[in-house]
Formats: sequence, C-alpha cells, structure tokens
Amino acid sequence: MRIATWNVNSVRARSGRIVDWMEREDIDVLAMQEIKCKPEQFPSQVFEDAGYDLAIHGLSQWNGVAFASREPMTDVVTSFPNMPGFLKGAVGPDQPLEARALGVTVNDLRLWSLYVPNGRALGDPHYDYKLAWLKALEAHAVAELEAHPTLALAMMGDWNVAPRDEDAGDPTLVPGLSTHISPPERAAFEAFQAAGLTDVVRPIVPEGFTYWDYKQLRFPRNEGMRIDFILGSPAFADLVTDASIHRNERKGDAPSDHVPVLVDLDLGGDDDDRPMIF
DNA sequence: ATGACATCCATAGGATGA
Repeated sequence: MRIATWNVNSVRARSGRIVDWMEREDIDVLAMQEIKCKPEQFPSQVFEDAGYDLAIHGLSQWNGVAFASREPMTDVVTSFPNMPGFLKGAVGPDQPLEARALGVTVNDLRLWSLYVPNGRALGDPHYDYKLAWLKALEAHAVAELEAHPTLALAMMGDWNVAPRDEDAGDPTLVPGLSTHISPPERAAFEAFQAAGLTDVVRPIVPEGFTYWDYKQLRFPRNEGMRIDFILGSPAFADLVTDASIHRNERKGDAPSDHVPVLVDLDLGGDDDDRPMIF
C-alpha cells in the first residue's frame, strides 16, 4: 500500500496534475493540504473517475485539507480535541476553528492530513497560534497512543517547521528572526518524537527538500526547505518498507510549491506489490 | 526594492503564504 502527503496549493488549479501523479505512482491514499476551496468546489469527478473516494474539509478559500483513497474511509473527523482557532483581531473563544486537520481510518490505519499554521512572524499572534496548535495536536497523539498502544497512527502533512539546519536551505531564513526555524517551533515538532511519533521518511531519504518558494529561482537553485513530514507510531513505522520524496513534481507547468512525500507499507495481505513466490 | 510568484476573492488590489 502506498500512502502520500502533498500540499497541493489549490486543488482546483492542478487537479489533473495531482491525479496523473497518483495514477502513475499507484497511490492508494493521498493526504492533501491547502486545497483552497469548499467541498462543493472540489473537483471531485476527476478523482472519482480515477477510482478514489474523497473526504474533504474546506471552509473558505484558505487552508483546507482532504483525503483521496481507493479504500473506504471511516471515522472521519475535522479537528482534534482542544484544537485552537484563529481569527485576526479576535481573541479567545471568539476565534473559529480553521480547516487544517482531517482524520480518517483506512485499513485499520489512523491517518491525519495536517496543515500546521504558518506563524507569519516571531511575536505575531499567528505564531502563538502555531505553537498552541502543535501542542494540542501532540496532546492528542499522546492520548491516542496511551489509549491504543498498538494503533498504526500517522500524522502527515505540511508541518511548517524545518526541524534541522540542513532542512532550511532558503537563504531568506534568518536565525533569530524567521519562523519555521525558531527553537520553540523546533521543540514543538521534536515533542512528537517523545510522544512516540517518529519521522518514518528521514531514515530512508536522509536528504532533500519538500518545498521551494516560487520566487527568486529557488527551485533551480535548490534553495528549499524540508517541512512536509510523515510521523508514525511504532505500529505504523513497523509497516514501512520504503519512502520517497517526489522532487520532479516541482518541475513543469503550474506546479505546487510543495512536492509529494510517500511511504510504502507492507500490510501483510496479497494486495501489495511484492513478487509472489510459489 | 513598498519587489519578486502564485492563489483566492466582492475581479482590483488585498490577504495569505514560508
């Protein structure tokens, strides 16, 4: 089984490109972020014609997360417990939840498509929101694994954190000034390790970015960032047989500024692509 | 460089992005 995550930066602007890649790569489940539309605006037919069911959570032109899956999805939720909201100029409980989290169960795998808040600038209210959002998500991961220690849980998406210095290849990032690389953001990300969720891609693909800004020839110069991750519980990590970052999807006509990140899982059935031995 | 590039919406300039 092949599971991927991709910040598509508008599903309407590149639905054909997304589905072409899914068919070419034999993707079973894709977690999308930044779909930038409401469910009724989603190009559902393109995905359904290719054999995918959809779970969509979008509230406006901003944010938005979705799953496309060949297998049925159950237990669909559009937030995690105590997820904070945000609205510029508003405070406390007046801040509505944004469309940044979607949880589904597929083949007994618990999967999340996550679009972590950007943070905008150190000291900005959006930065505090980002840290609070990650803290609440981590608390949910802890609670899930305490209740179900053998659960195959994956939290995947655009984390908007470059955990290591080598993940921050964009020269506009300045230590002490920029979001994505600040110690509190990195600590919030690393806390998921302590919670039992590890990066299942990095051990297999140690190098490479997942995002390059559209501006300033960042992609040709390879001045990008590694901010899209698949974090898995021990039971999920045990299933992983391979992983890849699909850098070629940043090329060509009208690409997203992010590329897909993919894991291969061995679920033990005969529905995988291992050679049959008689 | 108040930029650059791309997406969306009250289709023109603003908000957002990382």
